[in-house]
Amino acid sequence: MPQLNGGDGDDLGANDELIAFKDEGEQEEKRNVSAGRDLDDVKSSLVNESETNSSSDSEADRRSKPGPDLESRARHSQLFEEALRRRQDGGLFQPSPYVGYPFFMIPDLGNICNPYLANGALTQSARTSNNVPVVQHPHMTHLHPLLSYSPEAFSPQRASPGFSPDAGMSRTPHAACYPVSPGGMAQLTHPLGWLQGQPMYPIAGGFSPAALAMNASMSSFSPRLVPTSQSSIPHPAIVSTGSEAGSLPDGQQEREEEKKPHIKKPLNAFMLYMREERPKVVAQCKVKESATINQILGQRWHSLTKEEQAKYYELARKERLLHSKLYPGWSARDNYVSPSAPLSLTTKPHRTAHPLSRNAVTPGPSTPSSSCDTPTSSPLMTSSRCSPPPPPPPLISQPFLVPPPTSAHQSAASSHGALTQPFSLRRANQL
DNA sequence: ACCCCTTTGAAGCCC
DNA sequence: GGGCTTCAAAGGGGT
Repeated sequence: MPQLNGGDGDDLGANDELIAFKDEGEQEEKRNVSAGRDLDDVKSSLVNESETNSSSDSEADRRSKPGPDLESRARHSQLFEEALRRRQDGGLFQPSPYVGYPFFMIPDLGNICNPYLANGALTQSARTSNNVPVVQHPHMTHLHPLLSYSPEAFSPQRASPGFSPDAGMSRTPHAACYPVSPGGMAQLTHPLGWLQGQPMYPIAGGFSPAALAMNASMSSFSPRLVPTSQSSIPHPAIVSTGSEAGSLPDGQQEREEEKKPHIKKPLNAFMLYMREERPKVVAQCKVKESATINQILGQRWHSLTKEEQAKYYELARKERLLHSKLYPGWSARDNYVSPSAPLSLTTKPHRTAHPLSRNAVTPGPSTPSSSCDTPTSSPLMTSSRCSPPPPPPPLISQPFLVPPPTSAHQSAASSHGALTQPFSLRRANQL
């Protein structure tokens, strides 16, 4: 299995970027030294109560310098989860596939596709804010690319029903998830049965270094890379909205655009964290509304230690690195639909929401107190930050929490103003 | 069926 | 370079 620090960096094959990341890590270290105390203070302020003193706990131990409150919270959280497991007797409680390190998020082998592609054809709930053809398996987790560096990650036993190991595909079919880039040349045989014999993702400029590196890193992978002159994307999972809906416009340009898959942005650290923690919050707080869950997660995010956050920042960093290698020409602008980018490459239709639409949010948190004020809530909930943050949390100076990888980060960070303020409050302030 | 909500972070654009 | 905007995930709720 890939390790956070160690061999996986070679797979990415970007020494320069890795070095840069290293430097950032060093900078982070420096910042952490100077700001560690502030962070602890902030975290302590985020904690409302903690009384329990129990035996040692692995989660608490894994925190670098957890204050008493954090320790108690960790214990509370774990105890609560334990209680949940016992109480629900495995019925309602479903062990989260996300529990543990994000690298290990393997909910389903059927998630054999590129995480950055979205496809409504595959996704039953591929509801994006647009009608862009998106390629994403419903249960796709975003970190599969990183996962796929491990040949042991997949086995025939774990294969989804539709998976046929005898179908002339690699035992590590996930490898085929990578090389995707619009306008590519090479294609892969999709590992899934329903894709047998069908070309898969084209690779820009032939075989991308990342793809080659990945292929080389997987002993059992026999990539059936068949160079082709086709520039289209015949993968059934990459469907054009217009053609699929039978409303293919006449414009050649539009037709060309429709052939381009919608490459999603790589997930940032918080998004990765959310994916991992969301099931836990749902289980603990009995909340279903994502808005409420996200509020809780946002608060929890700030209560994480810098080491814990750094873990996700590193993951996000690698995600971006991998993404950049898979799609060298891709730009976040491609997915933009903004007044400043009316001719964006994306086929994403205009959203009625315009920048100010978010400003229209009523100031002040929606106080989703129902999240954990439900009868099922437990006192332990508070330790798990199940209570959304009605009062704006103490302002945390983001730079010391996490290494700002780029100057853009700092810019963006500053643009957020009070970084830890709830969005509604930030918007209110902006207004 | 579609959009909103809500979070943080990354990246792009504008001045 | 600073400020602002958009998008990434998620899914219940509202229209």
